[in-house]
Amino acid sequence: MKNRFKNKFIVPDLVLQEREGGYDKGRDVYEQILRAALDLLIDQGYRAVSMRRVAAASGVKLGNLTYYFPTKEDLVRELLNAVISSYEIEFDAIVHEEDTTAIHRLEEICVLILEDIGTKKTTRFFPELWALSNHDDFVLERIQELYARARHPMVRLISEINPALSADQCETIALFMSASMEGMTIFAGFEKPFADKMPWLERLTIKSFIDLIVSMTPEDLP
Amino acid sequence: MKNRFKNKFIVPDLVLQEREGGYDKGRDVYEQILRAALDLLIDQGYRAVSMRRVAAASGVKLGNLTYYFPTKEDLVRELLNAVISSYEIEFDAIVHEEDTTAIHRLEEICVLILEDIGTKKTTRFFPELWALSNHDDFVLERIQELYARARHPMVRLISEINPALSADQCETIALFMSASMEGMTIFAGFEKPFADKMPWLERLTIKSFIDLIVSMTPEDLP
DNA sequence: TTCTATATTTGTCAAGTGTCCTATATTGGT
DNA sequence: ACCAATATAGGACACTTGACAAATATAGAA
Repeated sequence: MKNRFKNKFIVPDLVLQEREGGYDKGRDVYEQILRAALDLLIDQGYRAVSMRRVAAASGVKLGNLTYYFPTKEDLVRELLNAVISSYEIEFDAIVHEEDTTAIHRLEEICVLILEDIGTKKTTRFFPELWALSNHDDFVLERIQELYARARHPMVRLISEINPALSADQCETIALFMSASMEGMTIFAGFEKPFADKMPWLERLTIKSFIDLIVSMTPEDLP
Repeated sequence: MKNRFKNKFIVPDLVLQEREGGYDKGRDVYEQILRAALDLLIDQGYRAVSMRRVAAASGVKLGNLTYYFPTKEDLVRELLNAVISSYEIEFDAIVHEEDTTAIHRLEEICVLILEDIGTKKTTRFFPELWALSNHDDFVLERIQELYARARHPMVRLISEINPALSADQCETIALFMSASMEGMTIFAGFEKPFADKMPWLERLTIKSFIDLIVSMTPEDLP
């Protein structure tokens, strides 16, 4: 419970990979640009992310923006990478907690994910990604890589809770869990019509997941 | 099982509301335009839906397109309405089947939804809607109206399976089920990385849903 | 200070966008 | 065949978009 809030404050919205050369000011402007682009994406959607708007929102001239990001594709790719990386760091941090029972830890992970779904950033950012991933293979692969890393700790805990299950079976269950939770973005995400029902959806989710894992027999899945 | 395929062939992609006046040819062109716009949306995403592209794809001159749809907003609204209506008709058809047990009918509904998620049209169209709904209240209300009608038959069956549950509890469970299934679009939808795992996700889904409904006690939810 | 790598500005380009307007053609009932 | 309602075509407008180029300014190590 404490860890949830700890992560919330530690993990930044953007994680930028270190650049090769360049001055300090250059790196600041670089980050400023990505932050402005993210705000634009969250507040007004992908349609609003144009080179000129990003330039204006970040207080940078258009010509200077194209110096850091020669093409819009560069800008978008770096932005998605930076944002997705922040989630990956969040999930990787979960793996290194070994204090309680497997069931309790799995519950914590689900709570963490579902609480995050209620966030403005997550509610707005991911549907945009899902739409983009339908026509952009880079986005598709990058987002699936994120989900794969999110499932990783789940798979381990599922196997620990029900050791009779094979690795493939655990993977399928984790996939099912991840998909189930992501779907709630549209209904109970930030400012969505059922946002107030999220606490009960969390209880339903956890109860249903735990019941599924413990009652699952190797014959139910290949 | 037979009904699933029956619906697949009967329900058209577009359901247009009847117009007031106009010649026959006008109605044909009207439908042609919406169909071209839908194809564009599905194959290339919302960014590709411009007035000129729709005009070209439907073999209509730009000036004529603005005769039928004076503004792009008109075109998009009519398109979404026409597509969403087709899904509503599909779900309403389910309500009028009273041949087997409640559990079996609920299973059939879930199979129908999950099979539909594997469709190219659904996999491509809905993420686009979800993204749009974040910044367009019309889209948000229209899509939530669709989901409400999709939950309707579920709520009745849930209540029939477990009569101890209150109406609100049944609503929450149906919401949970709908969200869970929608989430699988991103993972196991058309040409998605886990599309081949959909059959097992269906089995997991159904088992988990039925177990949840029958094992749920009124104390688990308010 | 000097000087090179880095950063910033200003301007321009062709292409695409939504919307509007006017003239012309076609439909289908009388 | 007539003719009003409907449909189609073509062009224009103001605006945005991504990309590029050349000139200038700044940083920071030597």
